Amino acid sequence: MNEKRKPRNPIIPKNRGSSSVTIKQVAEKAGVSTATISRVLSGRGYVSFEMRQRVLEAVAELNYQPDRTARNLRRRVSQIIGVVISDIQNPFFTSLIRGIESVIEEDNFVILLSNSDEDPRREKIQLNTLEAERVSGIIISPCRSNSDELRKLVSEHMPVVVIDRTIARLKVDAVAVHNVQAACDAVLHLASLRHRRIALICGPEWVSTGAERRQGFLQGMRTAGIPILNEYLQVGDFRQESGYLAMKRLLDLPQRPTAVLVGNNLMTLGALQAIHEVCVAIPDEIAVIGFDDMSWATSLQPPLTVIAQPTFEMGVTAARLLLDRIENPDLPTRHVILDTQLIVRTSSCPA
Amino acid sequence: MNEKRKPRNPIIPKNRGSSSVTIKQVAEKAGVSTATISRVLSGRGYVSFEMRQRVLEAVAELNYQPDRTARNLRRRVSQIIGVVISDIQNPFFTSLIRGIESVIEEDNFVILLSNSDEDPRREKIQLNTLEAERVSGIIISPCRSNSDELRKLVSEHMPVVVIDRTIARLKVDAVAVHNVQAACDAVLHLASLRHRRIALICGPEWVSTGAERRQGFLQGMRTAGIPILNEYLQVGDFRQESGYLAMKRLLDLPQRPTAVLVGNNLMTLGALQAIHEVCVAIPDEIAVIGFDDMSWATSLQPPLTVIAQPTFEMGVTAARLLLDRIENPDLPTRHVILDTQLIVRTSSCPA
DNA sequence: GTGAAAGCGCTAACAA
DNA sequence: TTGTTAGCGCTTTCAC
Repeated sequence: MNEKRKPRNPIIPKNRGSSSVTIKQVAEKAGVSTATISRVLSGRGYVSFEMRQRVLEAVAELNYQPDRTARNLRRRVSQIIGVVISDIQNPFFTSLIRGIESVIEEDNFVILLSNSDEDPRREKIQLNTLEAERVSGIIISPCRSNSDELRKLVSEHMPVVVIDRTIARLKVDAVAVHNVQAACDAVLHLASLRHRRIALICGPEWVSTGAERRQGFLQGMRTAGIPILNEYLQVGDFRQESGYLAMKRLLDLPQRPTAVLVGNNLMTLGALQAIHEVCVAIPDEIAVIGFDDMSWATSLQPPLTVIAQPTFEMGVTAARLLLDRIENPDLPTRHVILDTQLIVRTSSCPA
Repeated sequence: MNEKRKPRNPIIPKNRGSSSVTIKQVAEKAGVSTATISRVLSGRGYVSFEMRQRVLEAVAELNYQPDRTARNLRRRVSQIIGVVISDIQNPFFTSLIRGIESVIEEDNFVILLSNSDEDPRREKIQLNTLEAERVSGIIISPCRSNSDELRKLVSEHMPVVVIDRTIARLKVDAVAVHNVQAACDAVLHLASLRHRRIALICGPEWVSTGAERRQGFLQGMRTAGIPILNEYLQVGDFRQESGYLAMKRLLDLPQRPTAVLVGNNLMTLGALQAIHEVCVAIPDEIAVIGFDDMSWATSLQPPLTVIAQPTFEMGVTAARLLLDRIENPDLPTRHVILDTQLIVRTSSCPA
């Protein structure tokens, strides 16, 4: 893993020259100063009506588009939002991205996307890069519930919104869902179906959603008066493979659970795979509830009961919080906690 | 749709000042010129060993990281790769992105992501923005098989790689799969299972993959000596909903097909939904083959026969082609066409 | 309300 | 091999 890559020269893109029009050419054409052009296009400062007209004409005629790198340097900030997520392959996160995108594109921002792959080292590097690109803000789903790098950025007044997962003891805008409650409700739903042997496949506890969903599970079990068995508490890493392995362990138990709650979408798929492999019937022999709805949940075998999260809405909210903070850095910190929804389908039925 | 948004002021990020170290401070600390710092960090030009040492020490001590916006302006190009895809929600494309990312991160590039949403107008704007950001190259899955904007960029020597879909009569690096052959093989597979009433749900013909897969379908039918019925040729837009509607139309036919080939993954999910809705049995009453494998294809009801595409590999290849071209703009144009693989699962069986 | 001019932080040509 | 210096294209004081 630690071997050096073949030591080839770093690729540094070639200067392709500037085939494009500059603000100077527009100024010349319109017979005004570059300052006026800038004022017209940025909408700041006073420009008379006729000046504005003349400028806009020249801009249109030359098909001028301001060089964003020059603007970025001068303004000391770019029109870029950095988005750091922990797994781009997970539809949950891509839905967040869509939500984010739908908001920021109205303001002419673009997304610089990084995939931390649940690796704090990568995450740190990516945050540094985003800072060096002078992004105007960052939306991140952090891979640990603690991050010195993030703390540093926030202390340097980088606008940051934490999404899906939270960071302990850090004053930062955040968007999340009621994980504890959601998991608790799911357990109570299972309990109401007379399930007593309920298992959990949850995420790692160093991720807030992992810890919270576990907590909700335990709370639900206590409320339902069901004793908790250690061997029914399995931990995965949010990836499909780990869900598969965890489910295998559960199925190998002398006394199998009759129901299982799975802590995210990909692990649920893995769990289903394991269950199908040994031909255990869902929901007759084992009931399954997963976190996150998916557009194909109804086409699964069988249609899956899920705790749906408002993913798109979460992205939208995070983007709004971020733009607000970019506009007004002194806003008080805001946490938006959204509700989940238990959608009961075939995979959970009376034991 | 065309209504004006509330006319609020554009959000322009505030100059957050520079809490960060500049090259000047490093130069001072190390007692050398800024040019030397630049040379050491970029690896270009000659620097003596001891100089390099001194510089690296100062860099480490001050925790200096070059401002990429300033570098971008001066170099007249950024270390950013623009990626324009047509649907970020589609796992096919996110897998491409992962592949791209895995290659370019080694060279310290980052991804500026845009989602064209199959809309040429959006695509055009996004390409303009990428140009204004002076990205060093673009990987795009174009939403039409023709694009003046792309033509313009290529003629201005912007490194471009077209992925998944192709552009007619444009000399540009490309990565794709053997769509015609793949669709043809799928049809022959169905024919070998004695299916004669085979339907197609394909994408729009203004997208190359839509056209090619349709062509492959027709070719397969001819080869198998099966007459082609117009009502068995349905067109969707690559989204789930359209697959659902197309399948509904097929199921409403007086003479239903006994097999259907679907032109991409999301439409396949829609088709499954429609089939389940009317309780038609797969594969007994209708066999289904979809394009693109998905990690959850085995958990679908029933496990899905698919034409698997090497998605990650496609992303990797595209990124390599792009970096090559960035390094060496005069390379001849290259087209890499990868093979698909028909994975037979339960959803296709003897009629 | 408009223009002149000074940089943003870095790189690269040119000099030494 | 190293330093000096002139910008990259834009925005933003500061004068007028």
